[in-house]
Amino acid sequence: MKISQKGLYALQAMMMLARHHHQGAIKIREIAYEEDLPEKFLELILLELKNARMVESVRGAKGGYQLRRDPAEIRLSEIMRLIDGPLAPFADAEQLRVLIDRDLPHRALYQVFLDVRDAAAKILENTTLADLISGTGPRSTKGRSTAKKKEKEKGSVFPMVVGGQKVE
Amino acid sequence: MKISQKGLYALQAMMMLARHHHQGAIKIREIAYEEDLPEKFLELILLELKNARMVESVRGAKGGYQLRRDPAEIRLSEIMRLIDGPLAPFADAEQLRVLIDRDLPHRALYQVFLDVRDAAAKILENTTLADLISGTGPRSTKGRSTAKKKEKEKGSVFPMVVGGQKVE
DNA sequence: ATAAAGTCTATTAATACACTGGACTTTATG
DNA sequence: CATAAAGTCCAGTGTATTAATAGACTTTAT
Repeated sequence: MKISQKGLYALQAMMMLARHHHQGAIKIREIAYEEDLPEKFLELILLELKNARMVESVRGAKGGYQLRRDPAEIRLSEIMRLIDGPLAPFADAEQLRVLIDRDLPHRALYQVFLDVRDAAAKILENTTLADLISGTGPRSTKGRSTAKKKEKEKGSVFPMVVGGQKVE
Repeated sequence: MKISQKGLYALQAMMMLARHHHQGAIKIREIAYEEDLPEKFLELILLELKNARMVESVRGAKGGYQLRRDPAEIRLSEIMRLIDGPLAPFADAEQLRVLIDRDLPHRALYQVFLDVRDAAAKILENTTLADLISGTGPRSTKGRSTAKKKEKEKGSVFPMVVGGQKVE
């Protein structure tokens, strides 16, 4: 799994809409301006989000976009899967078949990839737009089963190390 | 982080060399044949692995490649970072600066990305070539601090679900 | 001397990515 | 009803990356 520019834009747009939830339809232009995204590209992204029924649009003058669900019900995994496809770290599932039909070592490698995917998925499924806008980071997942609805629990991950953080 | 075809080839090649550790130099052609990899492409990959001092080559007739270190000392993270770059799930660290210089919600998103990277890194750092060829999967990491050297502990992750496994 | 091997540089075909343009449709408002 | 403001839809375009391939060169065993 690798987040594309497009995927990042989608997340930013959804965050913006979450911040303006229940304020009526927001114009593409406003989203683009506030998040500093290319307007025409954003248009395509919003169309995809609409087709996936995560947002809805109002056409004509005074039109725009708004969330169809509460920010606490929209998980980052959902947005990322839509725009960037499977969360798995391997490009092509076809190529992976080659691995799993081989010997134990190859299947062990395959299993590692699955573990990585599961680890990423766990985080992204447990983080909603509401978690982001409340600034509390992902919901703590310790000692709890898979959270399903509207839990709050701010496990304050902050203050964050943000300065010269290395990306490795 | 997304593993490329090239990265997968590199892992396969290294697994093959691990399996034939202490059997002298293995010809590119043999690796390519046994793992079913394009020979000329594999050649470039092995050069990179050599420059990174993970393998060494013997030139001339009877030449070939072999590991420079014990399979138990070679972590998957090392190979993957070499070939596919940082394990982080975001494309361009430049773009990320945009996020961290913004407000709390944007930094929260950034932190989620970091968490995903850390989760992936943890798995890939804790799995060595020896783990793969012994067919035991990644080393269990529960209740232990960051493993440094030659730990064995086979936490038998198998039997694996391998058949029609969905990649999501 | 020869053949078998790795080394190095260059090129390429295909694809994906990140947009951009323009015509069309829908709707609020005066 | 006219107009302007907005979303919709389709198509194209430049750039970069990926996954290779080709071929000349060097090194070494026999």
